[in-house]
Amino acid sequence: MARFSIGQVGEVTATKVETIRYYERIGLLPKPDRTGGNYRSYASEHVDCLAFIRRARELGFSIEDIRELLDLAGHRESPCAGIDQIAARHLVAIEGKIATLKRLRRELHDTLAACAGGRIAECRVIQALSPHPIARKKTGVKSNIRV
Amino acid sequence: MARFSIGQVGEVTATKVETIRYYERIGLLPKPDRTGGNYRSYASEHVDCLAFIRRARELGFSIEDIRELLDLAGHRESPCAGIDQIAARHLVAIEGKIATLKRLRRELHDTLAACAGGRIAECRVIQALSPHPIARKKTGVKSNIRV
DNA sequence: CTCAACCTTGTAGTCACTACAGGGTCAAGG
DNA sequence: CCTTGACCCTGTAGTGACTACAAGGTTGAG
Repeated sequence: MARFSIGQVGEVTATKVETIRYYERIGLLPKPDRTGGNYRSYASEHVDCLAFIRRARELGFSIEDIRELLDLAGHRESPCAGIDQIAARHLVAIEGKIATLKRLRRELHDTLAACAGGRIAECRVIQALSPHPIARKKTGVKSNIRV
Repeated sequence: MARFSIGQVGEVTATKVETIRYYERIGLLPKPDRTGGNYRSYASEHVDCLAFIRRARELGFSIEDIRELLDLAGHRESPCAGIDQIAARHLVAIEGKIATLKRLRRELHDTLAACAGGRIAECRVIQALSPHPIARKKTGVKSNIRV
């Protein structure tokens, strides 16, 4: 059986050595055997598992999602509804992030387009960030502390 | 002059009390006066400053960006090119994130659509995540996952 | 034997908060 | 006067997913 050092596994999976140790520490990646010199010695299943983790991370799944996915993936005869549910949930989250970022992009773009590039006193960007009195008007909060 | 407690400032600016103290600790928000009982006592300039910070955070600017923006905003007669540059840089970053997320969305959507919902052994989602031997040969590609 | 490249553990830093613990202050009600 | 409860104080530690050392041990080539 082929055996791999942590550095080799990192190179093959494009993962930093520290990250691999981190995944082991949090119990995401199984502990490998050790050599006589106390080096980690990985089998190809470890490499496969790490590749799975990295691929899922690339797709934006959280560590906890991946923990669940790995657990479910082990039961090859079970229905894959659980897997699909996690993926669908993640898809919804991604869509929410896209929507939020698009709103930000539009707002920032419009603000920048309006700025003529004069002095800061007239800068539209600053104005867009500064509190207009309207925004704070009529809050009903009264000062009641003494100095 | 009206004076405000930290709780009032938090209510007006929709900011948690802990967050206001955090901004003060990192030097983003000026230190307010204190009352006899050692309570923070804020003037309206503080409220304006905090509102600026919160608005900028809503638009996704980093704390360091905001530090710079606040510094620049103080010089009302200087040209606003520096401000615009920060905003433009941020706009580019947002566009990059949108592009990344759109790629993820497509990939996840296609994968989910292909899954017939049978057993995990045939699950397309798992297959999309599992390492194909060929995909792992000699790719020097590094991905910064942060999404 | 030396040297560099690799490996080990452990700790602390990142970002922008958030959540306590363990106490102090203050105004209102009894 | 005393109590109650809302508010405030400081300080520390936790979040997610790593990343970056420090200080030392192992290995293989020359």
